[in-house]
Amino acid sequence: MTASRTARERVRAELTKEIADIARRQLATEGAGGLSLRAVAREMGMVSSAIYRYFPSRDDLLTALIIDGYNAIGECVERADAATDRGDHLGRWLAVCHAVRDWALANPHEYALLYGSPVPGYQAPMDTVEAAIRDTVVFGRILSDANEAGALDPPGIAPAPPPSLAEDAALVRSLMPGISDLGVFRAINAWTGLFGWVSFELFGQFNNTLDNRRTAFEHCMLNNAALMGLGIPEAAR
Amino acid sequence: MTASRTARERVRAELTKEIADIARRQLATEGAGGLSLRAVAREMGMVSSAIYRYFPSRDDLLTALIIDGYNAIGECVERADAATDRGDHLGRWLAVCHAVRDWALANPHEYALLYGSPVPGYQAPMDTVEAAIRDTVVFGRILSDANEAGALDPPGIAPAPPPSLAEDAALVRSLMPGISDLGVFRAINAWTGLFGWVSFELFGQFNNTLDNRRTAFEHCMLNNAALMGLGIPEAAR
DNA sequence: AGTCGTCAAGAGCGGTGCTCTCGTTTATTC
DNA sequence: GAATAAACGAGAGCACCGCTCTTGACGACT
Repeated sequence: MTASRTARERVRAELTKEIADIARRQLATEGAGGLSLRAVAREMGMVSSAIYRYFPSRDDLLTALIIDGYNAIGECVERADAATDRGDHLGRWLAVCHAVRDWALANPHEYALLYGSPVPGYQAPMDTVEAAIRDTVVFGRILSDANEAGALDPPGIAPAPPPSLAEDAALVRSLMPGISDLGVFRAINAWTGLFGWVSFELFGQFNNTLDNRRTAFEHCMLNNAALMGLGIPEAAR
Repeated sequence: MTASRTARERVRAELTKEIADIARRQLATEGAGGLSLRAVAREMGMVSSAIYRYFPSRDDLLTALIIDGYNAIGECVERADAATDRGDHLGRWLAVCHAVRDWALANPHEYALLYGSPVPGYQAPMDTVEAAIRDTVVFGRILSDANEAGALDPPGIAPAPPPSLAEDAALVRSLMPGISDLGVFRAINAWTGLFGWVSFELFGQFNNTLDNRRTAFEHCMLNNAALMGLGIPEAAR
């Protein structure tokens, strides 16, 4: 019967989820390198080999955690964007920035897993990219919206990209329709700048300098907004 | 005799260096997580416990590698800067950017060790910070030089930083004397942007987008230069 | 010449990922 | 309802890891 089959599959799904949850908790406290299948099994009251019925290897468990992580930060960014007035493009950009940073500070090990050094010997499968770009999609939509509303003023201290970059720009443009080549690369610069900042802060590169980090971060992201041509509030000029 | 004592200490120093070299080679092929004292010992024809005569723990070996790494990239950046005309501030900035990126591409695992996720359970000792800022020192000097030469035009689409950031700016200013608060944060933004870009490229975040990476990188770093007020060559305007 | 510190070697501890086998339970098929 | 097949937990075992402790040999200094 389907009912009984789903009974078995239901407990399987539940156990799979429980393993992932415990693994995520371990990840949060120990980091990616400290993720131990045996420890997970111990906490579940199972024997270590039984875990392999649910995840064929440690890397597969890692992949599951990575996908979950991308979805978590992606959803977080989506919510932050949705909570901001749709016409306030600068506000949406700042909301996204803070969402990324806040999530990273709240889940440092997961952030490190997603945006830090790749786990040695681990090759992220293609399944991850779909989840991986959820936040980037939001970012692109903000820019497209701003562009459509004519709010992307291009006074442009930014230099024009060389023509040889047109192909690359076209590819990225699928995430931000309507944006010019110049705008695309300003966007890439701002996006990498955002994650560069967060990584620096999280990975201890700002060692003892920079106390007032949230304010400094927001200011720098305003800088990046200015570079992209997203309007600056008059008060800050 | 001092001669015989130094003989002993010389072979000790040699062995220490050989251990570090082998470890670095392993690091380059396996990554930080794959660094194994036993494997190093095996390759040296030693027994694993003998390694502990030279490095009290795996973390201490890691620390040595980290310091070496910071010095390597720092020296690389210093050389790139020194090889550029001292008055060509934009050129020096670009040279530094490419030096960082080229070194990172040539030594991905070492870069990951320095600027990627911190090794779990590993706390970088204070000895590292001195070596860690060698590249940043070069960066600060370029900005100071440009400022002194009056080449830091402040047309400034960049917003002014809030006064509450004055203390933080003052701290960072020790690396770039003479730079204004606004300039300091533009610099931080550009610096984190540089490493954000390199990390994105190296850690696989630019998955299948962006083929023409060197050109795109240089263009983005030109963007950052513009943001800092470092002159843009007329040709690119 | 005798003492003392340094060294390589080995055994061993508790941990890891992963594989294989062995009964048992569950679900499907006849 | 019985037989077959699949899924499952438990356990032993392999090769590896970082690290500790002990032992015996060698070299340096008094």
